[in-house]
Amino acid sequence: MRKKHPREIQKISDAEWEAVRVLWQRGESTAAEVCEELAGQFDWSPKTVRTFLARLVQKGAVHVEMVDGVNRYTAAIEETATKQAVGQSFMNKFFSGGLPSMVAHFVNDDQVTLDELAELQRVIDERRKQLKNEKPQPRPKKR
Amino acid sequence: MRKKHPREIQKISDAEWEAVRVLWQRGESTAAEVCEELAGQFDWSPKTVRTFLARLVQKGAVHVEMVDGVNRYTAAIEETATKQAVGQSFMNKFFSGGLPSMVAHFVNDDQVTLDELAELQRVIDERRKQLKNEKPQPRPKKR
DNA sequence: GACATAGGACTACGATTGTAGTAGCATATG
DNA sequence: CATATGCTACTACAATCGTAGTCCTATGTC
Repeated sequence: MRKKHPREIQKISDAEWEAVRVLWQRGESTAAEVCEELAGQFDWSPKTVRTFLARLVQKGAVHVEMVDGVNRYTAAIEETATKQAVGQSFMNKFFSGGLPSMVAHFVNDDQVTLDELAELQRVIDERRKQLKNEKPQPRPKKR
Repeated sequence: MRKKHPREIQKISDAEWEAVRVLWQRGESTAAEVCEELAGQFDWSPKTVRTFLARLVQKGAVHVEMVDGVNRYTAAIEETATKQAVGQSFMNKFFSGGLPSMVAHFVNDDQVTLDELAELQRVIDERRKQLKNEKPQPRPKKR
C-alpha cells in the first residue's frame, strides 16, 4: 500500500498546518517570525508554536538550520504539490464523485456569488485551453 | 469563543467519518450492517466500528435507537449541509482565495481530464442560471 | 439444559495533538 | 559582574484517536 511519494510525510495536524502555511507564505523564517505571523490569528503561546515547528521537523515536513544560534525554518514540502495532494485526499474522503461532484456541493452553497461563479468559469476555461493545446488529444469521436 | 452553530457538533475523526458516510449511504443501519459495508474497504474489527458508532452517538452526530435489543443507527447530521460545512472549513484552511483559488489548484493537477472540465463548466453554468433567476440581483452599477 | 454466538455496554492502552512549562546557555543591560 | 531576556532542547499532561478486549445477556444449537 505504498504511496507514490518518495519520503512518506507523516500526518500533519491542523495546528501544524498553520505553521506550514506561514512558511509557505514567508519563506525561510525564524520561530519568532512564525509566532508573530500567527499571533494575529490564533491565541498560541510562542512555546506552543515552537512545539509545532519541532514536530514538523521530526515529521520531515519542515527543514531547520541553525544560523548563529538561531533556528531558521523552511517548508520541506512543496506548496502546490502538497495542496493538490491534501485536496485530492480530502475530496476522496467526502466527495466520491470527484471534482465535479465536490464543486457542485460548493456552488450550491448560498454563499457563492455570481462573481465567484464567473471567476470559476474563467479558471476552468483557461485550463481547458491549455490542456487542448498541449495535448490535442484524439477526441473520442464528437457526436 | 462559541461558534454560531446551534448544537455544536464535536469534531469527528477520520475513521468516524467513514461510519457517517455509510449511514448517509444506507440510511438507518445496524452496527453489523455498517461493519459489513466497511469490511470491503478497511481492515477494522467489528469492535472497532462499534466504538466509532458509540463515539459518534456521544458526539451527537449519530442517533441510536434500540429495537428488539439491537441498536439501529442513523446519521443525526444532514448530508448536504455537513458536506458544505466541512468543505468550507477545509477550503479556508488551505485555500485562502476561496473557491476559485481552490478549484484552480485542482484543475491544474495533471489528472484532471477535459471531460471533467466540461462537466465542471456545466455544473457551474447551471448554478449561474439558477442564481440569476431566483435573485436578479441589483448589479452594483455596471461601469 | 449446556454451550456457543451475537450484541451491547464498558474498559484499555499506546500514539498523536493541543497547549504549554522547565532547564540551560548566550547576549544585552545596568 | 549580576541579572534579565531570548532561544533551543527537553519534558509534561490531559483529551482524542485508532484499535481492540472483557463482561454480561439473550438466543440458537445439540
